[in-house]
Formats: sequence, C-alpha cells, structure tokens
Amino acid sequence: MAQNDTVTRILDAAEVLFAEQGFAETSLRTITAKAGVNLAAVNYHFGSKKALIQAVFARFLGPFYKLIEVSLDMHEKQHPDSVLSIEDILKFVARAMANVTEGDRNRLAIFMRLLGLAYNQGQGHLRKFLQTEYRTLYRRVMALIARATPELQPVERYWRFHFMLGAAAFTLSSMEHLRAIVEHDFNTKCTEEEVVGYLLPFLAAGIRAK
Amino acid sequence: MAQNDTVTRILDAAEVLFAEQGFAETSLRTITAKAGVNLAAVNYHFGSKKALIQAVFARFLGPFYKLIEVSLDMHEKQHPDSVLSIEDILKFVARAMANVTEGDRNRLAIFMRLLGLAYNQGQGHLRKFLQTEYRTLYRRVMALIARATPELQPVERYWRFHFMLGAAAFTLSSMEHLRAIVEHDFNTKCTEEEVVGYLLPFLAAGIRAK
DNA sequence: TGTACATCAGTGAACGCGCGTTCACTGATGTAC
DNA sequence: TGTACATCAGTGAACGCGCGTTCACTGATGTAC
Repeated sequence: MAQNDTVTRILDAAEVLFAEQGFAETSLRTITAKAGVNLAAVNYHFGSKKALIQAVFARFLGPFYKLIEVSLDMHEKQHPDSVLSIEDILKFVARAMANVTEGDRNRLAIFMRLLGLAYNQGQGHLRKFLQTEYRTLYRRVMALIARATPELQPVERYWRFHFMLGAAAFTLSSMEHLRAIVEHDFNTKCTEEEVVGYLLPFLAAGIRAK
Repeated sequence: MAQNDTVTRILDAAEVLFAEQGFAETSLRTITAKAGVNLAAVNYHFGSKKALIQAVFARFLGPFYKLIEVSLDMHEKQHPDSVLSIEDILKFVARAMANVTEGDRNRLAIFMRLLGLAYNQGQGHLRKFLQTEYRTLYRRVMALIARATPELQPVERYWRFHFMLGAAAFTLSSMEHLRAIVEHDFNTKCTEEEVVGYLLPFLAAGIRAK
C-alpha cells in the first residue's frame, strides 16, 4: 500500500466520522478500523489526533481557498471597474464550495458540519488554525461586501456578515437532518442546490435590511 | 448542605463548563471540583452524565417555554383577531429569552451555545429530548409565522425559518468571541442588546425576501 | 420521653474500560561502492 | 553484479491515564410505638 493511499484512507474515514459524531466522540480506533489501516498509522503519518483534525480541514480549505481567489482574480481582470453586488459575491462563494465538494454530494454537508463543530467544539487550536488560514480571504471578501453595501456602518456590516455565516453554517451542517423533516412534513424532496437556492436570497435580503 | 443546594451548584457549574468546552470535553471531575461537591454526587442526584446534560437543558427550556406560551396567550386574549407581524413574533421570542436569562448577562450566550452544541454534538439523545420538549411551541410559532408570511410556499417558509434559527444560534453562541473581534477591529463595545437589535431586522428582512 | 428503625444526602475509594500514544520491530525499496 | 547499509511505510502489543460509574459506608433527620 503506497503512503498516499493510507493517508487518503485515514483522511476519508476521519472526515466522515468527525462530521457524524464530532471530534472528541470519534476515536482513532474507529477511524483506523473504518479506513482499514493500523491504529498506529495515524500517529505515524500525522503525529497526533489534533494534527489529523487539522489535516482534514486543510484538505477542504486549501482547494476552496485557491478556487475562490482564482475566480475573483479572473473576474477582476475581465471587469476591472465593476462593483459586485451581494448576490454576485454569494454566487462566487457558493460556486467555489460546490466545485470543491463536487463528485461527492455529501461533502458539502460534511464541510459545513466540520466548520460548525470547529467553531463550537475544542475551541482552541482549530479556531486559531482557521483564522490564520482564512485571514487573507476573509479580508478580501469583506472588502467586496463593503463596496456592495456602502450604506452600512462598519460595525453593523460586520454583524450582518456573521449572521449570514451563521445561517449558512447552521443550515448546511444540519442539511441532512432538515431535509428528512421536509420529506416527512411536506412529502417533498429538496436537493442541496434547491436549499442553496432558497438560502442566497434570504442572505442577500438580510444584509440589505432596512 | 441542603439537597437543593448541591443540585443547584452542580447545575450552575455544569452549565458554564459545558458552554465553555462542550459536553464530551467536560469531565464530571471538573464539574464537581468547580461546584465544590463530591464526585459521586452527580450520579447520586442525576443518575448519569447524560441525565445531567438533559437537566441543564431542562432548567433553561422549562421557564423559557412557559414564559413565551403565557405571553402569547395573554396577547391573543387581549387582541383576539390581530395578526402578528414577523417583527412582533421575533420580539416575543427575544423578550422571553431575555427574561429567562435575566440577572446573569452571560446566560443568554450560554443558552445559545448549549443549543448549538446540542444540534451538532452527541446527536442522539439531546436532539430527541429537545424535539419532544419543543414540539408544541415549535408548531405554535410556525403557525404564527405562516400567518405573517402568507405569500410564502410552506417549504420555502420552513427553510427560511431554519435560516433564521441558524443565524441566531450561531451568532449568539459565539457572541463572546465575536464581540472581542469587534472591540479589537473597530474599537467599539457591543452589548448583547445591541447585537440582538442588529439581528432582528436582519432576520425579518431575510424571511420576507423577494 | 426514650428507643429502635427508616430514610436519604453525601462521601471516599476503588473499579474496569477505552483512550491517545509509544516503541521495538518487520519488510520492502533505494543507494553507494 | 553483488553486498552492505539507509530509508521509510507499516505493524502488534503494550503503556499510563483519565474517564464515568459503583459500592459500602457515614451521619443527620424524621417517624413509630
């Protein structure tokens, strides 16, 4: 078994189990059993459980980060003086996310669950890790939003941005669960795309309130 | 030490520690040390750690549940035919929450953090517990929202309701952390009331989008 | 009023268990001479 | 081409630790006769 294979199998298993159960609730024994690798392999390849958690995130964030940067770069090159609307900005983010999780429909929900968990659980190392990884992108997106909502005070814009983030993170991370309720209560199935289709107008209207 | 005292001390300590660290990350030894009671007292009074977690929730949910029911009852009695606007409904909920956590400014954040954790962590027993406890209230609030937004399709209304829930839960649960960033980035302090003052218009605009 | 018993909050110490981590080791592959 | 050595992915078993839980016990209070 090539190194690449074992590492990937561990990351795949950990990603799913973390999202299903949380970080503390998932043991290395469960992960390695699901991955079909030796228990000691996690510490051999990653050094610790903490480092494994960060590696699971890095595998999502890296491509997402690059994709959105590249697509923003491209747009700015093609339309140097255009001011993006909130809807445009949200579409850029949504498209990058869809592309990163493409191929496996479940990964979007997993990604958001992990994000939600990271914010609420094990506070320390993960939040710091995310903040340093995200800082440049965060500033860039914030600057775009500021240009799209010149009427807002900075502090109010900051809060509204986090209201959007919260609505998105909470909903997408509980997507599976919420969709089951929809199916039960309304006899309708919702695809991820449809939910995102509902979400974006909500967010755009919210940030433009009043 | 009267029974009441020990039980209360355990609940007080557990409430804070759970919100700070999560459920799995908080040991009974930490809780009982903070509460100044014997380790075995938790299992003596509550039976298990799981039951303690549910008791922590029940102490919040019970009063909150009753308060909002009573205030809605009162309003319907005084204005039998009035149709509440979204803003009115949100104000009812916000006021009940403020009253329940009154006396200790921190408890609102703790309450929301616990809610967020319950949704994301330890999936099983807590989500079920919340759903059975909340069902009647959930249906009543949903019916009010439906009357306030007759133009929405049921499925879209369902989703928008959960977008609101997500924005509120995520933001209020990370309130402490987000307020620290505001203070650092904008040199401004935000009270909980101000944040809720920002939040409600955002939610109302979101659910009325398009 | 006094004695025997029941109840119950609270305790201290121990239990077994599953956890993350460590370590000595194997075996395959690559490299130097 | 052959030999000696280095590297490194992967392994199996064990380590110590902290966890939730259990249990026999104490001591205060209430109750029955």
